[in-house]
Order: sequence, then structure tokens, then C-alpha cells
Amino acid sequence: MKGFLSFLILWLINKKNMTGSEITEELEQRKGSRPSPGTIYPVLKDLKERGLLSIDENKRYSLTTPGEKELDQHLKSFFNTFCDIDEMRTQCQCHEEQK
Amino acid sequence: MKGFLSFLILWLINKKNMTGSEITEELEQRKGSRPSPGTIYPVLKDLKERGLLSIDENKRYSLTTPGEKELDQHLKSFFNTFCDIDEMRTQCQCHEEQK
DNA sequence: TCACCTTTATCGGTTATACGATATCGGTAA
DNA sequence: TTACCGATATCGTATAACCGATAAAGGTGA
Repeated sequence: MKGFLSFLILWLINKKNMTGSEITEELEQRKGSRPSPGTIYPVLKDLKERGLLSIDENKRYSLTTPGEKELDQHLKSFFNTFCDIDEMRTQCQCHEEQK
Repeated sequence: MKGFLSFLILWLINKKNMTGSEITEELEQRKGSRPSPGTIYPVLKDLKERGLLSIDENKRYSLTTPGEKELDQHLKSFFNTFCDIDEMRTQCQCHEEQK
């Protein structure tokens, strides 16, 4: 299951070009806790060095063509791995109502 | 994003009590590659030691009550983190058709 | 009995993910 | 100019997730 953070970051940048701090904020929204700079900047550096991200003069990241392909692969394997995601959601919502 | 493998294993066992080899097979189906024993048995051991799993005389694992609660928590944070999962699926299927 | 096979389990080592501390860099206000 | 501040980046360290090799345990068939 390694590579999920990279996958999520690729997905976020795919939706909208973002800077490091914007990505940090978005992850905080989703996960409930703010990732430390020591988490996200090394990932961004790695993705950039692998040619999946490019960065403009305002430090705003965007996907390269290989980055888009990588994201597609991740999406496919994600939905293979969580092939019963609707069932998961049902159970989650069901237990939500019990509170 | 750490803890996703444990989460997935809890989910599988929640659906159906399973042995280690059955879990290995299921993960192979989903992920496309067979996890090595050095991956899954340490996880099962850890989950058992944390009181989330119990094991019967046939080496078949099942969720304990704390295990069910842990799974619920994981499900909630999973759908928070991937709050735009329908959008992800749309994009994935869209690129699927292009082939 | 004993040879074999599958399953279960452990071991050492690698990489991704994560933190907090610290450093650098650029812009802005004093 | 200088002081500060948020954003960016690096560092050391820890843990989860992985692998392949190996070992032990249990069952089955010769």
C-alpha cells in the first residue's frame, strides 16, 4: 500500500495546480491533521525528480504528461484494490446513523 | 497514509473470516501481485497483539469488538480523505474508454 | 516411517510515510 | 536597511509496508 500519499498528491494537483502550502491545507482538511513540512516537501521533490510534476515560477505544481499517466495507473489499481468501495460506504454510513 | 494495509485486512476479515493464505489470495486478486508472507503475517501478528483480531483453532481470523470499532474509524477517515471518490471513478472510467 | 508440500512464521534489509527541529528564502513592514 | 514572517526545504529519526530467504509446523501420500 506504499505510494498512497504520492497518489493523493498527484490527484490533488490534477484537479488544480497547487503550491506546497495549498496542498498542506487541503490534506489538513481531508485527514483532520496538518502534515508537517517534513512529510510533504520530500514527496514533492521526489515526484518532481521523477518527472511527474513541473513547477512554475510561483512554486505552483502541475502534472506533466508522465504524471498524468502515472495518476491513471494509480486510479486503476486503487479501484481494483477497493473494488467493493460501495459496500464500504454503505457500512460506513450505516454505522454513522447508529450514533 | 500509513496503516492502509491493516485497514484493508480488517475490512476483508470483516466481510468473511479468513486464514492467512486466504487473505494472501484475496490481496493477490485485488492488487495484481501476491504479497509475500513477510508482508502479511507480521501485520496479522500485530493486529492480533493489539487485540483487534482473534484466531480460532483452524488459524482463521475474525474481528474482535475493538477490531470492529477500529475498522469503523478507518472507514470514516478513508471517506474523508477520498471525499471526491466519485470524481476519481469518473476520471478513471473516462480514461478506460479511451483505450 | 519418511519424504514432500502447503501454510504459517520469522529474519534482515529496503523504501515510503511521518514527525519535529531547524535552516533558507522572499516579501513586507517598521 | 533591518526585522520579521510565512513558505519552502532539509535533517535525523521512527514506524509501516514491502521483499526474499529461511525455518518450523502440520498434513498427505508413498
